[in-house]
Amino acid sequence: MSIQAVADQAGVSVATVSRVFNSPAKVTPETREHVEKIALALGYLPNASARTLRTQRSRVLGVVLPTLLNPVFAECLEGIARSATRAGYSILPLTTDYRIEQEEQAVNQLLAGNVDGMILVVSNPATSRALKRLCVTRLPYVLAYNRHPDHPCISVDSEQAVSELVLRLASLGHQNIAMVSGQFGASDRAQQRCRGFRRGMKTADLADTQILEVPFVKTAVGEITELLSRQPRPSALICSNDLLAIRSLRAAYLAGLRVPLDLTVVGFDGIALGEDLTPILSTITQPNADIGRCSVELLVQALTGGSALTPDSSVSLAYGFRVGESCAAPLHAT
Amino acid sequence: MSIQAVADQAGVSVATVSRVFNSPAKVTPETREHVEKIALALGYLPNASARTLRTQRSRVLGVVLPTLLNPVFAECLEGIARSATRAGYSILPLTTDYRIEQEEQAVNQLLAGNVDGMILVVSNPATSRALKRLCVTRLPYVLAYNRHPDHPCISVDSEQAVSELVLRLASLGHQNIAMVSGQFGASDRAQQRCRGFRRGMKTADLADTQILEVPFVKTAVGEITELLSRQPRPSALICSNDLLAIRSLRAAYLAGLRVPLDLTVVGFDGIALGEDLTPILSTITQPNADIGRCSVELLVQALTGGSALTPDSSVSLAYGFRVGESCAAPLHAT
DNA sequence: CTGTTAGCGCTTTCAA
DNA sequence: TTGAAAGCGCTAACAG
Repeated sequence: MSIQAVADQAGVSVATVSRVFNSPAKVTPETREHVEKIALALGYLPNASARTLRTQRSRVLGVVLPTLLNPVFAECLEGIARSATRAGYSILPLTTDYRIEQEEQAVNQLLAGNVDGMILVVSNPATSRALKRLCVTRLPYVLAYNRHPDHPCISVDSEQAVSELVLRLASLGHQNIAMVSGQFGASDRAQQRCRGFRRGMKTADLADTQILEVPFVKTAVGEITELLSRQPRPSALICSNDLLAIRSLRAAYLAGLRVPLDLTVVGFDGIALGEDLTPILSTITQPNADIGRCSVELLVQALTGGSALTPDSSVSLAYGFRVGESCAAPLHAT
Repeated sequence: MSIQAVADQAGVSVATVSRVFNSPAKVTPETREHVEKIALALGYLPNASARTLRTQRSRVLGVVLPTLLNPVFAECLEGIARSATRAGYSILPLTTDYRIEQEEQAVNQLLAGNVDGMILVVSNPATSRALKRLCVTRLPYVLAYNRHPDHPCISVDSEQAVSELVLRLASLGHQNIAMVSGQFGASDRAQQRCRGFRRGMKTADLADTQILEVPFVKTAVGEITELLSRQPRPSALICSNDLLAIRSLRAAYLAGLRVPLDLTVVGFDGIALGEDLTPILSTITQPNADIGRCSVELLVQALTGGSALTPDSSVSLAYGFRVGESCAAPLHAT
């Protein structure tokens, strides 16, 4: 079903059919209606590849994410998809499994796929080769969750958030707080959250010996259980994401600890599922769908307005704290 | 960066450059290496739209899913993405939020986007207008999770699985078993699982008055809690998906019931996260990533082999039962 | 083995 | 307001 067929059938030129779809105002109402009727009857849909080739814009946004298995990114992608659709764009998502080689491959694939712009969550903006590659192409892009002064980023201030959390826990009476972190190499967020942890501990005048670094993909319940068996054992666990927090809940159970009575567990991300858990997961919440939405809006704005995207375009969104039920004062403090 | 530029730079024709990328064997090794070097230096990537327009195949697979917020579909999509990449295909996923109008819109968008084939999870194959629309185009497609004799489907036998589960619970001593189901209108899976429930109850010679139908998106904890307050209250809850099961766990807690001591809760789907919960979620497991993988393989096979996809191509994958920790004999039976 | 060339479906000047 | 025609980047005959 091509534009030619519609034109023939309607007894007009292809140019007219094209106008009916792209600038209806330039066509007399009668012709327009006539063509529209024929097109509908024929089930005509303009061929996206041809249009892209001709106009040099695809109305497709590339998205690069670590994984969809972490609900944070699934929530974000939903936000992206929703607002992209609203703005008349499609999305082409690729996952990297937190692997750096895959980042580069994904960027290449999107580049070849003629995307108009990209939204990406990279391991580390400072070192990402994929990002470097992308920059030289001058294609508009936005980083989500990442934070770096040289790039346009949509994120929350993780460091500050965790730092505040430490103070909050300290003021509840917690002294021995440990951090369960995702691998630093695979995530600048993990790094920032750890920095926030250290800063908070210093401010609260507590020792911060315990940081447990565990892989993102494997379950790590064993390591966490081990951490909880150390003496003196932590009375609170700050986890660098909600998935790790959920596993920490499990580890606490295996170690025979009651949450939050014997152990406080706090996550980071605010995934929706956390609210349905028992105990409701206490966590630092990020507006995941909004991070997606905001990324799209910024990108689309740059795409249509022609304004280049610079580090100044970065947006720091508000984080929050969900009190939940996995956080309380330590027993000895009561 | 076009093929022309590479050709000029390398001192060959565009045809030769094209051959280097598409059928390297037809080019002398020296020329090939020469061209490859130039292409690399120039950062040349073949333009996908042009290639698609010319060859009439995009190497893109459309995917239509209800939502990514349910980990089942996220897991499936990961499986799809992984095997699509392996087979040299990209994917273009669209979500419908369980809404029928959106299904049709998604199919149209994918059709216009020149996808080579589609994988979809529709609300109900028997009534889906989107599916009807798709069929007339003769584009290869596979349904995932759906089950219907007139279409190629990759799924597990939900009905049988739930029926067996009922017998299993009955043999543990459960007599008052209730079902918490997603909306029938939005999911043929929910319907099948309910049928399995009824069949199992009949076989076990139990009364099956209680089926609670709740929306997929809202949390529904309130309704479930209410169900648990009825007298006589169920001693076991079979939920038509894991998300509902998690909410049922919460409802049990709110109703002051211990799981599995006072109440057995069993889900359906086998999402990975269920294994990290406390109690570990008892559930009927589906091989979600495999469902995705298998869908891609079937589609790609049809795409390359040219063999049409018929209902006979349908695959019924094996389900399993994860014992978990939310399932036990009822108190009175011990 | 390599080059020339037509044309995929569409948009967009330019003329009428 | 409408039509004719060029050309986006690529592949695949076909010719040499």
